Amino acid sequence: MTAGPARRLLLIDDHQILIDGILELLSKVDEVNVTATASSAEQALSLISNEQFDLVVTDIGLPGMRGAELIAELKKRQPGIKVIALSMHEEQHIVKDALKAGADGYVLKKSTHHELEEAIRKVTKGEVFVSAEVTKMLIDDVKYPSIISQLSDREIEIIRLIVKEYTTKKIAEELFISDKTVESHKTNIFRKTGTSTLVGLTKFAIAHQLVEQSH
Amino acid sequence: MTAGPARRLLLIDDHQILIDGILELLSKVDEVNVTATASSAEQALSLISNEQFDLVVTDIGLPGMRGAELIAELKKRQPGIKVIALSMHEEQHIVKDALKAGADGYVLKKSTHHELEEAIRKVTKGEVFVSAEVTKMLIDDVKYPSIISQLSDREIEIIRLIVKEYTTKKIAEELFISDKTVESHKTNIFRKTGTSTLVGLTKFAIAHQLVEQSH
DNA sequence: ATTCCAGTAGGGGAAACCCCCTAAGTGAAA
DNA sequence: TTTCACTTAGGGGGTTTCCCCTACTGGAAT
Repeated sequence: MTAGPARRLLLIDDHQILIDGILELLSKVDEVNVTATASSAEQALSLISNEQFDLVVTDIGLPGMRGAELIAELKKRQPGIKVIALSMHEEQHIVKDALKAGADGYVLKKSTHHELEEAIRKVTKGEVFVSAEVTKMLIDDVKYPSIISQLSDREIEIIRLIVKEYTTKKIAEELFISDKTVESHKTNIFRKTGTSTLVGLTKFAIAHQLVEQSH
Repeated sequence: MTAGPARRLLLIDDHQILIDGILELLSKVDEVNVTATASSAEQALSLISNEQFDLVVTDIGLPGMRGAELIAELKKRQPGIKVIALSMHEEQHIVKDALKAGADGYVLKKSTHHELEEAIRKVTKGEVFVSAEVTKMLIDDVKYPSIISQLSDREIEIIRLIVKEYTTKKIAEELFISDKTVESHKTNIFRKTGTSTLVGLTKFAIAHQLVEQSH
């Protein structure tokens, strides 16, 4: 227990019970001192604008703001700050978005608290830490590139319009291109995604988070 | 603190960090004694087949088995057992499914641990407990019946086939009815759901959990 | 008894979808 | 420099969706 200076930690999660539990667990870790908690992105950003923190442990499934967005915003407001994402999601796109946004660690909620504590120790020392399952997923991602990465920007743009219930004609008008071009794109999209109907494509888009879940 | 006999509690959640935290919190509550934890439905059912418990606190968002199914199975294997659902979901259909399956309590993860403790106290005394937000939602449900309850069984059956990418003709064959009948149903479905395209209907069905999320 | 609704069925037609095929220009990558 | 992916565009055509309309049956509820 080489106690350095206690680190000011901000804990963000919309599940109060989880906050309650983690507070209890981290109270026994002397590397850190949880000085604040927040249950929403807004609250967190407001706190960080008025106070200095060394480390943030944040959920990335908060309602209202995408996790990556929150991380980027936290880093922007306090450039030196370390951020650990604490997430139930181990889907490629979510993890990748978080890391792209600048997360220094990614811990799954299904991990034990020991893993969270290890992440905190490593990240405060300037290292990065991700859960073993996440590492495996990242390797898989290299080995088996996701279908989405094969879609061009234009194709994704068109998928989004399709899922917004635009007809082919409307999409053509929106993008100032020919109906026939849109149809070409749709053909290519169907081929790449392994779908053949708009219903199937809609399910694909939702499953792969190409669109925001309405619900 | 009128300590009755300590109750044997089984805690089920696939997020180990949450289990770690709640264990810590509940260790201070003398009404209960957490004697086991499980991180999956299978593990929980296996435990409950070999051991007696008085109370179960369970997540209802476990992978593999629907929450309502798990609750029903727990009650079936130990009819007198009390079950508290601990969930992040406050959507009508999820709460209603849990209560229908026999849950004695429904606590949101965004509640504080005090609320969970209150639920445990009430439920062990034979009362029921649901979080305030859930109560409000249940009242709303009475005041504003959900769109889904306006759909007939046949209509829901057809929606499921549509989302499985069946064409009108295929649906007619599957159900041994005329294409025109299926079209009539579709017209009524569009009207009731406020949609007008298969894409919109697919989104509706996924958002309202009429179909299993593929992903 | 009568009203209401679910479920059934149909005619007809415009629009959209989905498929086959080809092809040209651009720009990046091998 | 040649290849490849992306984007653009077209001809032509069969299938499906989506819309209008009506209408019967049978059961459940008032």
